[in-house]
Amino acid sequence: MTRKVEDFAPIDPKDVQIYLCGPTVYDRAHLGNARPVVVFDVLNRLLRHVYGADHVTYVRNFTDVDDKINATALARREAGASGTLEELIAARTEETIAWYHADMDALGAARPDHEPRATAYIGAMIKMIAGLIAAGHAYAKDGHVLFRVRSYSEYGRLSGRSVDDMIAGARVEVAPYKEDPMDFVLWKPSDGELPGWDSPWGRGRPGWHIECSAMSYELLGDSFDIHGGGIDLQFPHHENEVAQSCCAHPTGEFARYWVHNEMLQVEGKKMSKSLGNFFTVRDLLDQGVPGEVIRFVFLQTHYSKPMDWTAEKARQAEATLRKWRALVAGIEPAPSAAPSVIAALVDDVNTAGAIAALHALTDPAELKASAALLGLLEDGMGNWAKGDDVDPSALSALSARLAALRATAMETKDFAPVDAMKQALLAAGVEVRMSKAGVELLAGPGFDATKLEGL
RNA sequence: GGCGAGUUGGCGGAGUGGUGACGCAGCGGAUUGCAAAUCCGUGUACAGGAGUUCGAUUCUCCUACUCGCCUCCA
Repeated sequence: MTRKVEDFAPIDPKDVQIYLCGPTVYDRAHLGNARPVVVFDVLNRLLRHVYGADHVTYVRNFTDVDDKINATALARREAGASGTLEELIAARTEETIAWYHADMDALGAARPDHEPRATAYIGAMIKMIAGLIAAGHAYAKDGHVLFRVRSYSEYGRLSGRSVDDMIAGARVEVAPYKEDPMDFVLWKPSDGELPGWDSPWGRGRPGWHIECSAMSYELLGDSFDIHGGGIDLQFPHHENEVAQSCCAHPTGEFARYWVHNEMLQVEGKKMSKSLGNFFTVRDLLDQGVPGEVIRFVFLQTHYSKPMDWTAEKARQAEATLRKWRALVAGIEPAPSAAPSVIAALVDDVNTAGAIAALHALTDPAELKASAALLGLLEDGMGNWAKGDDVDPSALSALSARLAALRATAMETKDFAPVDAMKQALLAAGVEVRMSKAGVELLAGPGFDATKLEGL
């Protein structure tokens, strides 16, 4: 809350509680959506390392009340899909959640302990809103309920703004039902075409901000340790959460520490559909970029700095991971991570510093144990680096032939046949190593088995 | 207009008030039939200006530039 890096001290070391704002489940997660997930995954691993695996509670919500979901469902119905609107919405959210899980799993991000859905907490939200009205922090008007921003003197503290400055910016929505232009919606009416729930203010649906306040309260209580998300959520989303929660539960502190990650760029530019550089995690995975590589690229940049996704970084990350994977293959991890790596992570989750420390390690067992804190070099994620779609006998047969050719060439001094075969192997993405000891063939990054046919 | 983040060698990036990490690429050498891989060696980088200091890339201020938020957005 101080907008500075602070030493972390949990409320209860036996139960450290962290909450990450999860996705609105209307479509595939884009690359930027994955950044806070990876950041929190490392934070989660670190906290479990420090406080014990059973002493951390990680909550990440699914926002499944949203007009974009409604719009998708409506579009599907108009396209002839059968079922009620509610069923179509449910189908869309279920589908998106399954995608999300698959994509984040591919990045090696452990699932949170709780993944609450907004639709399951409508009652809690209504209760909270009613409490805010009773306390004078909110008011109902024309089927809407609005939070009275001027009733919370601390408003703007989290994001470093003042209400008056923001009014001066004059970009806030003016609506007849608002007492003050800064007031924001807690509840809004739904017409027959939109999902809605009965409430004391009529049939409607919650505003976006209230869900995290209600769910974190139900699952973690009125005070918890760390809350996070993208920096773009800092205002207004998180500022509003703070206001709601602190006014609804005056004895609590809501979140005591905040972790906001900076935005993601692609090749130096903001990722946007209009620039044509917009892509999802699944797009990258489908292109053959391993999840572990994506993760490594993310962790090379500190979470508080803008991160630039480039093809060159992905290439370098892949090369580094291949090297390390070869180093730790078949090695049992050391009992604990290297102190240098832990020290980096403990310093404001300095993942880039941790990777730097990883480069300095010489003991493979220690490298493996240390990388695990970052979710790297883990056994379940390494299949991409093995080239396991290669038939080893095919390569060994080829290497025997190449060795024979070479032996002949040594005699005749005519190396043309050897070079021809070598070129063909290189073209197929095979790494060719010839030394006095013999010939060794390895499937390289761009290995293509079909090109081996005819050799 | 308001608020904020950033600017380190060809690229990525760590870190520090005082002997200039590390990775990739490059270059030189060893090795090799040639390569690859490997090994050895190699680079007077800290946006600009002013200030504090014995000394600043590291602290303070100013300027420039880049980026983001203020509206759905991670």
